[in-house]
Amino acid sequence: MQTGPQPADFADVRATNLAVVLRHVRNHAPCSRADIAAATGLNKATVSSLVADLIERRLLRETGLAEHRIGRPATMLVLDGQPYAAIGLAVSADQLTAVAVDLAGEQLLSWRRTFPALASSPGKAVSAIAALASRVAGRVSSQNRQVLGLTVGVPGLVDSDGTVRLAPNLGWRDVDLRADLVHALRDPKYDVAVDNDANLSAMAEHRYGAFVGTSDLVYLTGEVGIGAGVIVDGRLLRGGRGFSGEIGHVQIDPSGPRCPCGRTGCLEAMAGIPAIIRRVLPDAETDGPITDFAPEIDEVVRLARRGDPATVDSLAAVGRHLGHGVAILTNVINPDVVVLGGNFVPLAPWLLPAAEAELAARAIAPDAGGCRIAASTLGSGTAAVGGAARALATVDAGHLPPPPPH
Amino acid sequence: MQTGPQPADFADVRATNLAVVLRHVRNHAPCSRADIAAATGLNKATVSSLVADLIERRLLRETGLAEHRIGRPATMLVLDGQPYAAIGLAVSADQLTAVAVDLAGEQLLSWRRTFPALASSPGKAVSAIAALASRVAGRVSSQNRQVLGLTVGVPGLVDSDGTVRLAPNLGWRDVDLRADLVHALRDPKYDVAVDNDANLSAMAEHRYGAFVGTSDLVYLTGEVGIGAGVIVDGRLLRGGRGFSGEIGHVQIDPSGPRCPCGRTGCLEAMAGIPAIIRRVLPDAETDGPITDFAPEIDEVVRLARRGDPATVDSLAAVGRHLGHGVAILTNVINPDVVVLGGNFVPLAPWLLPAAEAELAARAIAPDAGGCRIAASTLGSGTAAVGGAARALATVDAGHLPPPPPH
DNA sequence: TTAGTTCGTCTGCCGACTAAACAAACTAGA
DNA sequence: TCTAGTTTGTTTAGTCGGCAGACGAACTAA
Repeated sequence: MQTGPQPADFADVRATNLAVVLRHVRNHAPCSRADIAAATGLNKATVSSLVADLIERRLLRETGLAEHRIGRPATMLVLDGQPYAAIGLAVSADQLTAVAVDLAGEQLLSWRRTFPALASSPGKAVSAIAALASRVAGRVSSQNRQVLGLTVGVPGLVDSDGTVRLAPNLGWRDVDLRADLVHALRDPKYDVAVDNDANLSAMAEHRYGAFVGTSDLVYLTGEVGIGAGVIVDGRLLRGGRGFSGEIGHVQIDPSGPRCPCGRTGCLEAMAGIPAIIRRVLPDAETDGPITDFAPEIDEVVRLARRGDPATVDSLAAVGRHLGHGVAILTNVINPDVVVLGGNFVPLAPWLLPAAEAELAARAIAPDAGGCRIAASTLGSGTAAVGGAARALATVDAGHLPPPPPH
Repeated sequence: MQTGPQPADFADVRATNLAVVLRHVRNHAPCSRADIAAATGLNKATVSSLVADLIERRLLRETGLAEHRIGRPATMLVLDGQPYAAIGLAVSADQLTAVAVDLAGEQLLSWRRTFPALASSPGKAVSAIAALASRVAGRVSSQNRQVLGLTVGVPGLVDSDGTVRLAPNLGWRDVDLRADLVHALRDPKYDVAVDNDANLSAMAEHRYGAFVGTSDLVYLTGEVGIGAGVIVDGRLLRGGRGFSGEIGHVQIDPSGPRCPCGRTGCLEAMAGIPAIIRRVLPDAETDGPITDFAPEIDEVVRLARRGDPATVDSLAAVGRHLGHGVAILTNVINPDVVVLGGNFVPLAPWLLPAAEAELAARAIAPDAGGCRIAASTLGSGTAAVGGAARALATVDAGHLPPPPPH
């Protein structure tokens, strides 16, 4: 059955235009009503009405300052970050990260707690996640902010219902995380969602990263595995069942090493963080349930900085494999930029040249289809920030919080 | 810059709802105004107004027949195919195919003419294409039909301006086909577009194929090369510059044969039609500018039907390579179905089992992410039909032809 | 014939955008 | 200081299009 756009009515027009104004203020703050009218093509009167509505909903506020050019001074508008916040929470093999972000993009808090996923059952994990989410929600509420939504990022396959079908690095299979969380949080008023961590990181990059607004963007996670979050035409690519972006287990080399997934030569097995560490630091322990690679990555960076030839060569080789993976994405999806995240970021200076060369050689489109490779600039917690961004994006898309009952 | 939805006004509401009604009639013809109101949620009065508008524009008509259940009989509505038609034209290495399709999906004509692309300059090609398009448009006009649009499908990289950046099998590079055609056709009133043939075939499959309306669908061409047309969430995936779907030159096996593109082990070199023929019929001539493989494919089918072991094995091997390619698509995009087209269709009975097994083994998502592989049922000329579908899809999306001037 | 049902239109209403006029608030220059 | 010019944002009147409900039309069933 074809699922075209649903019938529209006035409420849709209003919601669309409210969202247009809201986005314009986000992108051009501070700006005046007249600016908005000129830029969007909406009538001045309409803009006034929309702005009044948004101020009543406490999404915008007047700065009080005015711009004094010739003519009547303009009263400037900015996003009002105060009354709302969205919560993002990322699950990894060794820790939980929670952030709260306000509407203006201000990060209100960032909490971490260790969480040995493999050592605890999914049930306990749900409790831990719910407890952390609940504490964050409490803190946010105590600041008189309304929680707009909670999104949990998980490194694994998440279907469209919010069930984690498979998360090898957490030891999970068929965990209905969304429903369990809703239950544990006792049917919170805010919206709860679960998504793949790469998808959320891509949203964070799309909303807050160095390539804000690039409409075709891929984020590659560099944690235990390699996952891709794909944004196409400004929207997240999910595929039929929500299992898109699993580039980590695409075969790069049939004669490559065995991957824990059972296949051989997966991108993850060739260019994943454990593979890098094994290659550069043969003595390091990487087979067990080790999940925090920071010390080893620091050591690799140290060696590379010192110019250690074996290390530099190894990183170049890994960069070539990554470039191979990016070339597959480029040939199939043709993104404008592929952002390397996680532990790839500190290694980027040594990975990128080789990756770019490999991409150029393997991409069929001229000029690599215009695709660049870059390291993320968002720092750690990208997936959690992306979780918050997901809820905020629904506001941008027109799902505004209701106006106060007056 | 973020390019969210544009400001909406009444015209958009009207256009959206007109399109909703039009699509409903397409999918549920014949149906009554009351059916439409019940199914779409639109008010009965609104539906009456919309239907009147569509009848005036001659997009719908009343059948005259009525359905006699209890109560007042319903006057049934159907699409009015008569007044409009869209033209699709596909360029391949050896011929031009042109079709005209009316709004109801009726194929009005299908013309072929030989066209030795490699033996003629792009300029001559433009003339030949324009001449054919012009003749088709003339025929359509002589039936008192208005031409809604012309779309030309080209086996190669086409950017968003309609410039063919690279089409190796035609010997083209940087041919501004759209502009040249508009010029050669002397600024026709209808809309002219150029697109990749795989993209157009995917649109045809999405609109007329066995998986109508499947919102995540990939079409794989089986001509000289292998290209993918990708539909995600009901929309064509184009990527940043329009160069998506080039799965043919993704490397499947580093130790594979050399590909004319200069790389080695490309999917195209392993599982393309010339590779199949070379493998099964070592004596056949496939290196020259041979472009019509029908006789050889017939021979391969004959051998396979007879159960010739070498042939069956070869086809299974090719099927595995195709399954490998489909697995890449599945892991990255997660489509619901991958449709094999072109010369793959007659070979499908021998290709599919191996391809499906390989897909199941390589896909990371459980149950291969729900992805099936199937042979196209649309027959030859799929790309041309898709070209017509593109113009018709713009009508479905709300770009209706203007009402008669009264 | 009557009751009941369904279809499609008609009427009145309301919400949302537009255009144009206008008041407010400022700068620039005489 | 005063006036002309400019820009902002609100007000007013108008149009458009969807909605709810009433209503006549056309039919079946008993």
